[in-house]
Amino acid sequence: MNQTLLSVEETSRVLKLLGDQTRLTIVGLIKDTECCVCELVEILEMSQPSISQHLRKLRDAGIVKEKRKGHWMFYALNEDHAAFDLISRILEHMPDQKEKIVALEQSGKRIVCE
Amino acid sequence: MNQTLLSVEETSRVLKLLGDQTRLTIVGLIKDTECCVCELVEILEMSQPSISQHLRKLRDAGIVKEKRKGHWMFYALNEDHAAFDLISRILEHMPDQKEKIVALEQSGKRIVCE
DNA sequence: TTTGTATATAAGCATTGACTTATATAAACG
DNA sequence: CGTTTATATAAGTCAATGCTTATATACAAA
Repeated sequence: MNQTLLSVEETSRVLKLLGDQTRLTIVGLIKDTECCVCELVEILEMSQPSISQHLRKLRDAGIVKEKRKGHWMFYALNEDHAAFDLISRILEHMPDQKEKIVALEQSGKRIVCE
Repeated sequence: MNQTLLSVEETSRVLKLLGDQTRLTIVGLIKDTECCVCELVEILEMSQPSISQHLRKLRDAGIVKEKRKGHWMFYALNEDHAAFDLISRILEHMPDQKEKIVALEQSGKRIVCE
């Protein structure tokens, strides 16, 4: 991991975005496996507009990137973002969200494309 | 540095507090040198009540600790806080705030006790 | 004990933020 | 095409936030 220095302003902007449980969980979920909106709706048990609005904030900040696959819009962490390393380190201090993905797969609700 | 795992909720609470430019700067300032309120007021060029209110939030969360020395109330990072390691790592990604302390010393406004 | 200095707290106000419901867009498929 | 499915956006509401001004507290020094 390389140590990118961010300004205080940039850092606080990123932390403010991650300082929300829903967004922080989303970022933890898509850390190493992209998810589409309906999967996040399912896992987080929140309304679709609410999830979409959180994703929009993350996307506007460049923290996540989106990719359409047919019906679905998949979101992933943007590894090119200046704060990617910071974000990765923050996630290291949190429990892995992987189990939630596994549970989704087991319930047969995981969206698989290609 | 030891890797303390925090819950998503705890993490987001800490990030929300640090997701404010004023508080993030304060935390960066007192990282390795405690400061009193009037020094922070001077450096951050903000009103005293405003600074006190930010400090209160940080203190209520246990992120900073306070110590009275005569007239002055000094604040320092609380190294016993569960998120101390996380906070330290976040600060590693930011420019050091040390210069601002040096500038304060040079302007003769640094408070020295004992 | 009065006065001054440092800090905390309270109250008020404007802004932001996260949800809701309703509607628009966009792709797939009959 | 029209319909269904997935997602985005818009508008409204309510709570939370960060400032301001005013005031209270706490200590020190005269």
